[in-house]
Amino acid sequence: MSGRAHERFPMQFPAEFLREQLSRLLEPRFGRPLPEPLVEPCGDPRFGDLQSSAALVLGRRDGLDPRALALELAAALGETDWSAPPEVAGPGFLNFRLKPERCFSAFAEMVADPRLGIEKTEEPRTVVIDFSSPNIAKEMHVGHLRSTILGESLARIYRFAGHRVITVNHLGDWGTQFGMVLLGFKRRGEEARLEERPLEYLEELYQQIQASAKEDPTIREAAKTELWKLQHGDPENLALWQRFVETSKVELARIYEELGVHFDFTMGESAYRDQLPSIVHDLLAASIARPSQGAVCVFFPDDPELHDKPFLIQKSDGAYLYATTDLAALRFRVGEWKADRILYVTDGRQRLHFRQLAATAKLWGMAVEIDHVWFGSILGEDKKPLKTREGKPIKLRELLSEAQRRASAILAEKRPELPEEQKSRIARAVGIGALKYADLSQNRNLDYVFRWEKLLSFEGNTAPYLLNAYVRIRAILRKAEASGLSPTAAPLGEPAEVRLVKLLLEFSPALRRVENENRPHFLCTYLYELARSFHQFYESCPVLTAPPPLRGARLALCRGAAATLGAGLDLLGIERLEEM
RNA sequence: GCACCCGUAGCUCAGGGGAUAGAGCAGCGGAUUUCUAAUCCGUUGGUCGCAGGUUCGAAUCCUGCCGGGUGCGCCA
Repeated sequence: MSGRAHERFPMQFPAEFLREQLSRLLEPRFGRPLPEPLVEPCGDPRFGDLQSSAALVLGRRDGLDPRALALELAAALGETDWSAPPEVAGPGFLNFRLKPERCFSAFAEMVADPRLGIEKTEEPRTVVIDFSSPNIAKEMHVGHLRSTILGESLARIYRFAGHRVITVNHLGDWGTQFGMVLLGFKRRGEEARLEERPLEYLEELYQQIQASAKEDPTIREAAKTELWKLQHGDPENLALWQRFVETSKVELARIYEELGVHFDFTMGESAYRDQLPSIVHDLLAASIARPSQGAVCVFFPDDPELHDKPFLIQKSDGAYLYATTDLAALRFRVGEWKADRILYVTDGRQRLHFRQLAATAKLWGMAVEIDHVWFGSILGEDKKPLKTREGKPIKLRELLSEAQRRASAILAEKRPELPEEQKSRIARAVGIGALKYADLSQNRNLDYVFRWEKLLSFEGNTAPYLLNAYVRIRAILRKAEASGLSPTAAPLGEPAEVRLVKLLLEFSPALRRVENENRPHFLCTYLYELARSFHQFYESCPVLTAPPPLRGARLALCRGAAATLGAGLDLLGIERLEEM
């Protein structure tokens, strides 16, 4: 043994390898901006595994015959470690076929690594992810689902990539609604109900006061007085508010636990209330903000999109706004947490707000990257966003229990022999997993109409489908272990086997795509393909009853598939199951 | 009025310069003495909103139009 630390060579995946080979060939001749992506999976498997259209793009750029260029590249590249000599097809595609043996050896390397051959990033950054952010004193409803689930998944993905992730729940705990709630509670507050279900109760109080204020204007005034007292440090109101916040947090924590969602910090808007004057003061002093029509605004004259859209940070009556609080939170996160990057996971309707926030941060000289990870609204049957006011939005906890109820019903039919306790555990994982996956698997920018059947579907591209594949693999692996069988390296030749191996090698690029665009649905699409490929393998290739050298190799394949599928489910925030 | 998002199979959605546009659900027909059938195999179904343009190549990029949605200084 040498005295040096064990040197690890990063594992290489086929697309990366061919990409390097090609750029080594192309760069000296065509210069730096090479077409992207240089190498991509073949659209049609009949053409091969990977393809490059570099000759087409570069040929056009430099006025060369693309086909001749492709032939030239193919000859220069020839056979490689990973691939047979490339074929030239159509107008100038380069098609690559991977050598199965090379895929198998890479696969063996991948399975042996707990991280499945995926390196941690060489440039770890501190990434703050701001998500969920419900209002205190209001029930969580379906509208909060997307932010909560997307944020949690992104947090897991960035952590896995090797970044320092800080998740934060920026609670709406300091708004004008507290005037109403304080008044309501003082008039007819019921301790027991506040303890029992604070969110539901406080929301009810709010609505009652709101309704009676319509008929009796003095009530609105009374509420304003309560708010004023709260904001000016009245001990009684402050203490009551404190209780509202604390009891609400307890109830929220129950929901987050059920969802398997974790926050490093729960820091509501109230945490920044003392800093708001200084934010306005500092921005004024730096001439970033200026008074306008009695209020204080930041203007962006040099930004073509924002030049006519001022960012209002103080109202003419002296009160502060959402923008002010967000700026204070931003300053805190950059100053105290050393955030390099902040992801805000919210509704698409707030895009202007976050563009303005980012533009202000830039004027302020903050070296932080701000990404608004926005998503579309959940609509009602009438195609209008589900509103809290009129109509009744579906409460999140109702959605969660309905998800489990539906899973239980199926389970009672399929696995009557299981003990109740286990059935309810499985129903929970399946139901909530389905709910999460329904949101995660779709392009987040799209609006969608809320439908129980859609969110709680258990067939096709759904969490139960992935879980089913995972459970099947685990059953095989458990039985193998019980019989003392272990995975071995041996050649595999069935089409279903080869397809599965090649697909397993695409986990890493799939994750990269998720990171590039903050779109977990790319991972879902990949995992669905993987589960499908496994099911096909499962139908056509018996594992435990296969003859010895083959059996070991298939077991290895099962191990790799289980590890990858399992890792993918973890990254989505969906609980794995041994049985279902 | 201006800006942004969306429009793909009956329904829900992938694909966002690349080859003959894919899945699921629904429909139709099959597969179970076999490792979990919440599965698999086969099949029906398309003017990618419309019209131009750019390109060797457009569902994808540009322009215009139609339809739906959202935002645009004192809410969050």
